[in-house]
Amino acid sequence: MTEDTGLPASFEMVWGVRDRPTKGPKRGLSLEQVVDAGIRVANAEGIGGVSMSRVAGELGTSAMSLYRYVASKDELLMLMIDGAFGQVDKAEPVEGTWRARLDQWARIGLTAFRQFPWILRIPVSGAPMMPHQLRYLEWGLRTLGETSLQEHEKLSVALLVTSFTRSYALLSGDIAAAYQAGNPMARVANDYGELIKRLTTAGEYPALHAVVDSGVFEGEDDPIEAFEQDFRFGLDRILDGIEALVRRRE
Amino acid sequence: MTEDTGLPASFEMVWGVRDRPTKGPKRGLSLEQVVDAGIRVANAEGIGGVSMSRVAGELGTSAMSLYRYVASKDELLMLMIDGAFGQVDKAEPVEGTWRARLDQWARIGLTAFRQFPWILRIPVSGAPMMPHQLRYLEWGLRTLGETSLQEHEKLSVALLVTSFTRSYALLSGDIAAAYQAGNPMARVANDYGELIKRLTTAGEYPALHAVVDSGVFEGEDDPIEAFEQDFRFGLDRILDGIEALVRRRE
DNA sequence: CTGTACTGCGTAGGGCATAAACAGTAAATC
DNA sequence: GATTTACTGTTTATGCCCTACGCAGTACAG
Repeated sequence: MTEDTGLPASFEMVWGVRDRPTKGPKRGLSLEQVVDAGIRVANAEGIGGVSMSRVAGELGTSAMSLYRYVASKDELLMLMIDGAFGQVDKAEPVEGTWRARLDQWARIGLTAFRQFPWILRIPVSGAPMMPHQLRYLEWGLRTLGETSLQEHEKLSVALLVTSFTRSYALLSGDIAAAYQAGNPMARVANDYGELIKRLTTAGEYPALHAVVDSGVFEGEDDPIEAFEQDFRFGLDRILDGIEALVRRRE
Repeated sequence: MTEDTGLPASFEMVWGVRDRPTKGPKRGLSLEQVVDAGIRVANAEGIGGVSMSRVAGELGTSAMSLYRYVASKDELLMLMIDGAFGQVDKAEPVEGTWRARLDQWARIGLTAFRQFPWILRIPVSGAPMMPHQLRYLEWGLRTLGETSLQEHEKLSVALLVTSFTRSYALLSGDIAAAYQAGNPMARVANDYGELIKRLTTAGEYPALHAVVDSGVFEGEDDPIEAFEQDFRFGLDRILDGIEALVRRRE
């Protein structure tokens, strides 16, 4: 019997703390089944498709049954995030310089957010507190083990890199989704430069026009490809900045 | 009469393209009034409080009336974002090095997202396409005018910095909200280190334990203050990385 | 003066999360 | 073995939400 953690019951269940109640009828489902069903729905239909009754339908029960496993929909969403992380953090490589490993950490994060884009739609309500999420953080921190950064700096670096990854994954996911959905605004993205020049004047928006004139927006068949390059660019800048700090600390 | 932009009617209205229809009864409201009402509601009650009927109530009309000004709620949200940006981008300073100006651009962005935190809750559905948003981007691009970065690099830098700003603003807003709402998970944040040590072992999460043992999480009365420092730290790394690139391009 | 294109708005349909109440079940306790 | 107790799934109901549809009124074009 562990001391009180102050966490919701379902979270303690995931951690393995808290014994299953012994009285009453046996449960027809497990918490894991419920969470997995939620993940399945989110993967298939996006976070907007995740309703209690939809998830219950996936399991062949009624919406209210789920409330025997989870106190609220928000709680279910948190559990789904951790469940998704659990399907990611399998293989942690240990070779290479800290920079190569941190780079890989970021790229695997991007892959994960691409695989489970709905994660980015769920508001973060605090510091990570679930096993798989913490394992992912642990991995990130460990890449910095060989550096002489201070502990709080390591944490800040991990936050910086995940924030960056989240942002780009979110943007790329949003645009890809709008693109696929045939959203008129995404359709326009191909002629983005043209649109800008039609709506604005070089007098009011000179720097923007300079960018457009350079032809960046021309021939962008695949917006995803363009994002890949921007991700590379941004990550390289960030790693350069971190490297400068690491050097200074040596 | 401008050529077709492919944009929704309300967007063309904002750009000033598109003459108001001349037939039929006069409109009781203006698009701007509707958007402002939406912003007022979002400021007061968050994005969750923005329902069509709530916004209509703010204006003394019925929910369905709004659909004469806006084709869907999503469209209204987009217009609200631009309206909020319009209340921000007033004063663009021109002095200082590119680095000082880019730094200030980022910090003003942070302030803006703190002032209108609901913006971050609205999915981005494509590249910016509204006047005030573009003006903010223009400002960011202009800070790099004196550098010898290539045009596409300037764009990538602007994307990097805004992404960073968005991420931190989102995280800090989420946590502050959970904190104020008395969310148990945020309450726990004070004892975060303690909680980690209770749930995990140093064997499985060594790097994490090292961070906790360093005492980073102790005495954190104000989580917002901690975020301020992390923002400073991250922005400095990013600017260092950009500076390295600028030097290389000279 | 009629046609037409617009105006606001009432109604209704199909969602959603979840509170409350209820009947059934199995272990704990007497 | 009987009773108590704690848990189970489920039904019903409440109160939100967005928006499709249709209607009656209005002002300009011809």
